Amino acid sequence: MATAASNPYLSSNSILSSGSIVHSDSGGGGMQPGSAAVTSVSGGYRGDPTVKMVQSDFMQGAMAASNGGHMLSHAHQWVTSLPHAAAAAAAAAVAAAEAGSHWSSSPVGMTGSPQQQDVKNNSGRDDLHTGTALHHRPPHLGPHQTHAGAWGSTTAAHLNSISGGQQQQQSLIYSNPGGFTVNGMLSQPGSQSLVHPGLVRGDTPELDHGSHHHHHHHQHPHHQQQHHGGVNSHDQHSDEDTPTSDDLEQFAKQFKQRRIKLGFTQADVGLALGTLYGNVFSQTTICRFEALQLSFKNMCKLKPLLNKWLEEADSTTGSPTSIDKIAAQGRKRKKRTSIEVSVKGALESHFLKCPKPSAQEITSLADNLQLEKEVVRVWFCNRRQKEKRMTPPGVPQTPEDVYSQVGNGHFLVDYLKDASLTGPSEPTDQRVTTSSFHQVILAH
DNA sequence: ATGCATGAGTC
DNA sequence: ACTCATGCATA
Repeated sequence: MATAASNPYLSSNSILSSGSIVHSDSGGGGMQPGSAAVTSVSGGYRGDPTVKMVQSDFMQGAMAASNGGHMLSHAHQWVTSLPHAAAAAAAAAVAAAEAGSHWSSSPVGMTGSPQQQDVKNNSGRDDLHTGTALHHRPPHLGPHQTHAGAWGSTTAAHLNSISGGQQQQQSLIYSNPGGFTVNGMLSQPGSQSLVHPGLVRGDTPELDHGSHHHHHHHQHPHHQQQHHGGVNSHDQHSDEDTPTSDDLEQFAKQFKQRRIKLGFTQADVGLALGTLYGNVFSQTTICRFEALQLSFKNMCKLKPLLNKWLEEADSTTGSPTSIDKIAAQGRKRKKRTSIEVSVKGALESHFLKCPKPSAQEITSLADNLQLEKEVVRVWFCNRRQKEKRMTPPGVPQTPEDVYSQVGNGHFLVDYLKDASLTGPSEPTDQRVTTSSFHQVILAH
């Protein structure tokens, strides 16, 4: 851990203008006025017993510890905790049907390789961490909190109309098999019924089982897979194939509505999924699902799970919920860095010009902005990912307005792709299923 | 609701 | 080194 060795910034004097906003930094006691970004301490825990220091990751590039002479707050910014084994490994790989992800299909994105990795699944990593306790939340019914979601409520309706208005309502929701109820949550206090902890089905694509939702229009977005010869061997299973963007939009909307009606929070759902299937999800993920801020593929993967939860949830309305999650564990996580607004602006500018900067570029950029190279690299990765989500940042502007499906014109800037290496570009996917609206916001 | 971060899997 | 799925920590 002696990270102090090389650091880009803190280079002696000159610190640029002040770090204005940065705040936070919980533990620090004082942030150093010199860096453009601040990191906030606080340890997180994550699962992973092994003691492999993850730091190596960061070290490799040029991580700079930061404050040069004072504060050592960052002597080692990762809180190390003890590794505990947590148990329960659920691999859960619900392989969603393979769907090419294309939603927003970023125009530029693929510089020459449309390669979208296949769906094979999801990492078989077992997560289970953070359960932290919460539970015992009496289902208070009654809609509370109506946030101003991008899609609040009206939006979808409009979208439907243009995208082909069709049935929306519960059709795609579940179909209750009528079997027994395996409450994932809602287990009565005391007895937690975890589904088989060991249930590690490598995949089990069809979680939906015999649903008979009739979703008529089905045009699965072609997946332009690529490499691997004979890939899809198990793509369409039963009737549950890949939903359309509209299906997802509607499902998400309804899901949220039901969830709220039932009085559950996003966190509750995430936790419940854990007891139901062995896969725990965070509030973040549920939130993103509802807001359609996940990739198409990811949305497809999660839909069956949430659908199932929904069945469970409303079949058991009224029961007490209490779930216990397995222990949390300790791990080390880098402190979150807050990037100054001005710096963010600079990064945005660069992103517009070149979404995929080379390592070299990243390095120099980092140097100029006085950020760690890693931070810059990660920023670009996240920025790119953001670009690929289903819902673009700009909320539906005027509801009653044009949604004119811009064909597929995501008028996201079509800057000159990247210059780096890219030969003749290939068909950068392209495909927007009907209702995807886009709006560029970032430009700036 | 989101920004920055971690890691497994790819290429 | 990048993409993707996820999530802690925050605002």
